[in-house]
Amino acid sequence: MDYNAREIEKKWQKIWKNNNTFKLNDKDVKKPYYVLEMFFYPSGDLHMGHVRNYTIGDVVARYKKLNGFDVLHPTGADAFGLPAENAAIKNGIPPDKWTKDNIASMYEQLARLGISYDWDRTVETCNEDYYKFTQWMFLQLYNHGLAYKKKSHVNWCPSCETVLANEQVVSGSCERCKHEVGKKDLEQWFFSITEYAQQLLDDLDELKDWPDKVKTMQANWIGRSEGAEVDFAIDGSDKKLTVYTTRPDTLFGVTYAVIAPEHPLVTELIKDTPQEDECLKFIDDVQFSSEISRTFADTEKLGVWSGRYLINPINNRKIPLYLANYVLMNYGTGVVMAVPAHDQRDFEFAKKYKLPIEIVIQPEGENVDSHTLTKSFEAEGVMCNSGKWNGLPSKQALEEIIDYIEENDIGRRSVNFKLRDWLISRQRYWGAPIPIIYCEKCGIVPVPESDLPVRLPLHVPLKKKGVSPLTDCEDFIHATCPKCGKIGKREVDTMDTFVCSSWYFLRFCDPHNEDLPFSKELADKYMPVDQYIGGVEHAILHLLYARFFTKALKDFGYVSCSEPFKNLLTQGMVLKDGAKMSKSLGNVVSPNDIISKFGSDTARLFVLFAAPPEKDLEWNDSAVEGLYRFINRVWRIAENYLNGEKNDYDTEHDKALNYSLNSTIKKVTNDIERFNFNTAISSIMELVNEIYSYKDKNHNVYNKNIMDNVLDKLTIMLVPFIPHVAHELRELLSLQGDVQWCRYDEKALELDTIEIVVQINGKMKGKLIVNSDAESEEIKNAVLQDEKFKDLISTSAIKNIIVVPKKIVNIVL
RNA sequence: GCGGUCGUGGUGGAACGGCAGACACGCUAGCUUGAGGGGCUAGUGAGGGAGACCUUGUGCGGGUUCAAAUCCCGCCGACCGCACCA
Repeated sequence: MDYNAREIEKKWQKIWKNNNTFKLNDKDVKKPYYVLEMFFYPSGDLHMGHVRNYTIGDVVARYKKLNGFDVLHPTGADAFGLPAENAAIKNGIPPDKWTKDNIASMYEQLARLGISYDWDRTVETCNEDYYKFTQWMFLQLYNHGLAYKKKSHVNWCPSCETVLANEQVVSGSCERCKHEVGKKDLEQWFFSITEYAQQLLDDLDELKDWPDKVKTMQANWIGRSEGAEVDFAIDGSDKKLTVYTTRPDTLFGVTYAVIAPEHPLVTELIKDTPQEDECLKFIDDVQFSSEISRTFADTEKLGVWSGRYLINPINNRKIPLYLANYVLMNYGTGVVMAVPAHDQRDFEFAKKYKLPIEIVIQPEGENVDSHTLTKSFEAEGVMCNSGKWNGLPSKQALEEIIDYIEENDIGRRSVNFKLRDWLISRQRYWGAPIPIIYCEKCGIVPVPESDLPVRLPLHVPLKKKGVSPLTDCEDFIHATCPKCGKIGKREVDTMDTFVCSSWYFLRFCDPHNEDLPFSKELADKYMPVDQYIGGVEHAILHLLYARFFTKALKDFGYVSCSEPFKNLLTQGMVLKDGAKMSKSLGNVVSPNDIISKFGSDTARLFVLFAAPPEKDLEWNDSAVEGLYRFINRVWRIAENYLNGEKNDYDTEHDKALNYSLNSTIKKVTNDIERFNFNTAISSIMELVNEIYSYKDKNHNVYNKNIMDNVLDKLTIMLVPFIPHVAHELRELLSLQGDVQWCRYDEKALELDTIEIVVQINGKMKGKLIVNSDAESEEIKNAVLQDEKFKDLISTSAIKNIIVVPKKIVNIVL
């Protein structure tokens, strides 16, 4: 008979719920440990990725609790966002209802998995008592000058009918719906994340236990570069254009300049030149071609002469100014000095439009000719054609030239970042309203904190038309100006849901606070999160935004930590047939089906055992069954023992079993600490196998002293992985219910003799049993005198013998 | 192009520089059972041998070392991220 997973799991889940087993009372907390899995989007159904994420977190939470920590382990829902709105449009269910029903269902599924959450701390971002403080966050940023409204050229997803942040555009497509993203000129709200660019970059060094991959991705995204700005006078005008370059050492090699077609000065520059018509047509063409495809590296470089010249300030040379599609307006100054000899893009452009190529850096010990050049030379070298810097290493010249342009006031040292400010307004309904009122007299007026929340009205028609549905909501729009009392209009856009998720980990510290998003005292008690766990897909988006919020809140004085997540574990995906489970591929395995069939302990054990947490995991139906059989195998140990014959004679088998037990405890403890759950579980399996062979060898007679201890420790070790059955077994065996993690007995691990490996020329030739405290000389003699090895070695031929006590002997012939 | 991760049986995966393939799935044979499932026993990298054993083996090629899957260099391949960032 199989063990009754369904009944046991129900029973223990009820006990945990009724006893508030995982509730954390702030005042009792002495040794806090905060473990957090990324909260879920309430799509309605838990998928295997959730099961994996939350099971990993639960192992950590339960293990830390067993080790005496006061574990903060909360859950909640990232509940605003488009799917609710789309479902409403499609099925006529209000977003509010759709979301709340789904949240209830997902909480139920999580409880069914046996995750040890503190259910008194759940947080849902779509609730008034939460988004009130999301709006509060907006006001803090606004009051500190970090939130502003600006007209700009923004990403627009025509399918979602809203603007997107740069981070939400992946390879030119919408991160959510994969639709190609276009551009629009709109007045939008931004958060000044760029103010923190340097700090966000520098502090990555503090995050010792973050995966390098994530840190590198963030560093690349922030994209710091060092160089100089150089002012080029416009020929025949008293105006100038400033370029940004990381290669001031190539300044003498500038043979033309390029400006982005959307640069604000372009219209003025081309006006009344013979090129005006041609330029206007070019600008038109460029804007017609999709702005995103224009920025692909392999797009052909196109340009047209502007009819103007610039003056290179270093040598007063007159160079033509081109408009070109490969210049980005939103990086640097939108104007680039072109050095075809030393930049591949400029090289291609120069070849195409027959512009001069001038070499100013020679590779060490070579003399390259610009006419025979087939591609640009971008490495360091020796300066030439560069006035007084000729002959210097280019690296040194770079510094000296910056000094020179600063001294002569023709430029300055400069740092640039790829990171852009975070566009946070969305033209959608289901989100936190931006707490701003527009007054004809006072202009932009923030809603006073005391008037929060700005409530999201519940019954709003949700037709898509490219503007926020709130635009037509008369009750919502009308507001009195908090400053002058006249009639004003509310901002109708809502906030990006990533704003909501940028501070939720702080709310968990103090979820019922009505006056503040959280008290400083409680935030400082729990923050930073000791262990954060989630998918790598948030490497840039959520994890960067959350870091920004934490730093800003620290500067405002609301928290003491400057980083939100001390350790980060990015778990791999769950695959089936080599591909990510997805509805469109039809390879989805439903957690509910697996739990109904085998129970959640089996589901948990599988996702932990099948692969190390950070790697992708391939779903395997028969492996799942195998783990179900394993749990049954453990179950039968208890049954056999209860029905078996017991005595208290010590046999050699008892000693061996005790040794296995203690080495297993040691290994499992180390493995859990390092998140090697798969190997922790295999060691437990080995112990279970040992128990079976002990039973056979001891002819079904159990030494009570040994076995009671073995079963006590075995069931404790199982608690983090398969908590329901572990607790049930403890009850069955009349073991204590309130448990602590087990320690191993160092003495039990001490052996009289040990096996050492004997190698000849590094190849394993056999083994030898020696006293465990044997020293090198003793071991060496033992090997040389052993019959087995005598034949293989002629003593005279021995060149060297390496002895590593307790491990290995290598005889070099 | 740049950056990162990684290449080990039929499969998932183990191996502080020290016995390669732990543990598991699958498969093969046998026992148990009315059958199926389950349970139990043995085997399972490749090649050779009746056999204890021998040879070989961690993508490929070099190197360091008494000793390399592990460290270093060069290729090849896979996956992920960024991508005209001047």
